[in-house]
Amino acid sequence: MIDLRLLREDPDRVRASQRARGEDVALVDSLLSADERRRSSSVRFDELRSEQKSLGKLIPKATGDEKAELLKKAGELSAAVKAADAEQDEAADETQRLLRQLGNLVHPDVPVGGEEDFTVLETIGTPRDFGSEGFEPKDHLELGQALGAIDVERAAKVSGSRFYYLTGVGALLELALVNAAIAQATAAGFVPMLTPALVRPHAMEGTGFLGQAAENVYHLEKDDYYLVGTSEVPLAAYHMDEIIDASQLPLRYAGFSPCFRREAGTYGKDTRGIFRVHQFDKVEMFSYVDPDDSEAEHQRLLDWEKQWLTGLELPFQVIDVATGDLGSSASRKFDCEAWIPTQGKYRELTSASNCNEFQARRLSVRMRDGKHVKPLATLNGTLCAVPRTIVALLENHQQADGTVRVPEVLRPYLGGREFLEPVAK
RNA sequence: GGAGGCUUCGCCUAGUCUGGUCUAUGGCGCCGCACUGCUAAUGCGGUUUGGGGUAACCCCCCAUCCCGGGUUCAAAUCCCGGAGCCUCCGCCA
Repeated sequence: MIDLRLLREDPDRVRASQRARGEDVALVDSLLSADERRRSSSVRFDELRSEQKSLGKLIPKATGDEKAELLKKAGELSAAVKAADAEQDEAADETQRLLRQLGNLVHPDVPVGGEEDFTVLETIGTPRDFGSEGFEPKDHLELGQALGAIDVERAAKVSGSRFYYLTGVGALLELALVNAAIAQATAAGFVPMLTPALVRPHAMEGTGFLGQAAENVYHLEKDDYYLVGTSEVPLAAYHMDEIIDASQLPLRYAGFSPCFRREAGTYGKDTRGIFRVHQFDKVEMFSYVDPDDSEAEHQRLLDWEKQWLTGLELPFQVIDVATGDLGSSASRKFDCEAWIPTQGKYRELTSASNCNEFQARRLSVRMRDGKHVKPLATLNGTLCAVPRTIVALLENHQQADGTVRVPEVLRPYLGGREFLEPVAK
């Protein structure tokens, strides 16, 4: 959530941000009045409570008529305190409820608009010209099936659409990607983490996934657990309710976990193969930093993503995601989109978000800076979302003979093999 | 799944039976000051977090003894519900 003080001092800035996101602007005014109500009721409660306390000190010492008199007074006061307390609680709850509905303030440089209104910041590598190489590229599913790497038919039988088995060399490829990604992250100083995939409501809510994104989250009703859509959730909640000394920052974690997404509202979209699936594994980078350092850290996360994709020898572009596509927690988001030859376009492979203090406030993760305690900033960035990376690798590195070239960075993790070979049926 | 124990201001801990003197005890750690002509020892003071008052500091008020309700004039303390940790039993790896 955003800073209430900032909202009081500069409500127009918050309104502008809401407008850019395409969210309800009237919420800001409801919030301001709820906050005012909270402050005045809190003052009244404090006064009454103070009076009640001093009265409470006299009662045990008093006797007889004097005591009876005091008890009568205390009884009346008690009722007033209870009423004031209830009013204070109600106003505070209402303020919190409204405040949590508000998305993060958007960074001023973010392009305003919907999904299509992103800005391309940079293009790295060049898409291959299959025409001049004299063959038509096959899509990842056809390649994956020929390699004995992907089985979606049997997955559909067992689990339904948008599921897959990685088989044989496909399974090895995932393990190689994960190991290479963890190795890169560890070399960069990230602490590797295997995280829970089921979390309690508070962790999910605090990370900001129960807002507009709620329809894409799996919920286990019987036990009130949520399945995480990314290890960002358990990594953000890892330090919840903690105060971290400034000298400990930045804290960087590389989480590896399964990710679950309902993919509601995507019927008919990316239905072929494993580009958009209900369950996949992902290596995610997560940073806790001083808010003053968040923009620099955002750039660093992006640089690590670029390093990763460059190592995989994939052509890609970096985009500055538009306001309407940010998600409620991010103030700014950079996506790396890899070229997918059979689609003839760039598609999202990684995503780096700067949430600044938004998640930290909701989860109560703070830093101690000298005498002051303040919320810190959290950032997250994909290093390797496995299935999409496999899609990009297979399609971009395919050869005319049906083999797929393994980029050098992965070879140590694949027993040194340079090519993936089709298997006999 | 069943039974029991525990949770106190960074860590440990007293207090809970018997409600008010708890403005929560003591130790450790940490910070400051003093002293000893060095880092040590000792002494004194300070050391939760949040909200509010204040331009801000000092300071003052309110809340905060795992969380949420309840009883009461009054709750760390009594009652109910929940969470977490631990022990034992059962069950399944």
